[in-house]
Amino acid sequence: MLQNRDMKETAKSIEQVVLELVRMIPKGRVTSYGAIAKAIGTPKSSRMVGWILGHSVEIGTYPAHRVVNRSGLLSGRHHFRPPERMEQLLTSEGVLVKDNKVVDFETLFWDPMQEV
DNA sequence: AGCTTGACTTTGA
DNA sequence: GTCAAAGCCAAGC
Repeated sequence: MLQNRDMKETAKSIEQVVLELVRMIPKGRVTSYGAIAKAIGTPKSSRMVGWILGHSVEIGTYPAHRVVNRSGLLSGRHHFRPPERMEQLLTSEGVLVKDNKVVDFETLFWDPMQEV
């Protein structure tokens, strides 16, 4: 049936969509796991976004440092090598990081659904 | 098959 | 505003 085929295609591309969204995040802007999860249609599995970033492909293929948690906290910095890399990358792009948190997070926040 | 863990979010106190 | 608990889905053991 066509439904089966559609579901299959949808299911297989989840991590691909996540990576694509992360890649299209503008420089100097940040977003949250929940926003990405919502954009791909699975707002409940916001954890999966982070899980995908860590286990899908190697860090460096996409700007994962632009993805932070809802509070603007760099919760995933410990998964970078070295962990300080995330903060350093953000700072290099003009995003100020203070105490592992993004300064003016709400201002720099980039919503994939709102912009696209 | 079941339990624990995790780059999270939301809700209630 | 912070803190604790519940919900959520997938991977690892």
